[in-house]
Amino acid sequence: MADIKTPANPLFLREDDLRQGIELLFFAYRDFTAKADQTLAQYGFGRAHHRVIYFVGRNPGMTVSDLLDILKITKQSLSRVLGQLVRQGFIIQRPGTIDRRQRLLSLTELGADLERKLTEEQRALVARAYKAAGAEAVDGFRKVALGMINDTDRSRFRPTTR
Amino acid sequence: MADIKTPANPLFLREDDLRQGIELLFFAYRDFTAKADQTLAQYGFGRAHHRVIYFVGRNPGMTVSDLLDILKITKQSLSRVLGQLVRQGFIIQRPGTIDRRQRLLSLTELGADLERKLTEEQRALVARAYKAAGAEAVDGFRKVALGMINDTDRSRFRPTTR
DNA sequence: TTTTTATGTCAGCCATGTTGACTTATTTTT
DNA sequence: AAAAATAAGTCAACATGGCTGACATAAAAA
Repeated sequence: MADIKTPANPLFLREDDLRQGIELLFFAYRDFTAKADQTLAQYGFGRAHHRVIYFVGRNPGMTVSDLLDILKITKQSLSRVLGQLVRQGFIIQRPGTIDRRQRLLSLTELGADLERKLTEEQRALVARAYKAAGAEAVDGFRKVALGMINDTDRSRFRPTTR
Repeated sequence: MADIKTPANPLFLREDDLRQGIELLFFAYRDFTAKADQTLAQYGFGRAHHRVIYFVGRNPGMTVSDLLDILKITKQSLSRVLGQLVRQGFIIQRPGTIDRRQRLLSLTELGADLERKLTEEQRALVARAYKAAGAEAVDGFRKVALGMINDTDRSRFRPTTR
């Protein structure tokens, strides 16, 4: 009685619920990026710069190819923002030691400062939402979000076991 | 023993967890939009067109101002894509009956067809993620996502009570 | 030695955001 | 009735950040 199998089309998969899911993503992402965008504008940077700074900060010593795989944009598009960040001293490139064709990317002090500033804002937003929702809801959020991510990138995240 | 209050800084608010939350949003949104973008390209449309088609489909008879409030872009930006959609017969405008300055927006048959096609893809993605995560996780996802949305737009969603 | 790979560059195109100035029709306020 | 405010639209110019295509260089791999 307690363990009735969920039917093929359970209640939470009604059209309206799925639409709501779509809208939640739209509004959440819109507001999630809004604040950082303002900060970036003060530096003359855009969202693309933020992504680069973020992921390089998260994976110091990563290669340009690594970054391209994550961002899923062309190297020409990346080159534009990456070049600016390097020239303005937010990111340094050094040749790979094993493979000297590679350019290993990391943040400078300046870059790390900006990264902290930007990420701090977003962390605060996530923290507020997490706190308000509670630990259990956070687990649910993780599961659902992971399910929307393609298999390759899903494996970037540590297994759901906490 | 079972009802220990969560401390001021519970485990799921550790820096790494918050970063993970940030990344989940980034990857989920990236993959969430990828498929529809491909379909749109076949029509010579972009993501901006999709948003307009989506929200007009969702709120038939909405005004231009309503749409601007949701999208949070300028009327000049909206005008570009809205104009194309109207001229190409995806959306019709009719003057408001109470306030004749308003232009009430709705989808034509053609627009509704495209809306269904686009939304169907995203609904399938959300459905897959929801199904894999389970009803409880979906509730958690909703709570967290709602917490990231500003107060005004949060009230667009029906109360969390199911 | 040849081929492939990692990275970078130049040039140009497109979509979509912005600001600012101005118009028209209609409603609201005075 | 006149004046002000509002809903919508328009023109022009500019910035960001995607894209394609072609080509270059250095280093690694075959």
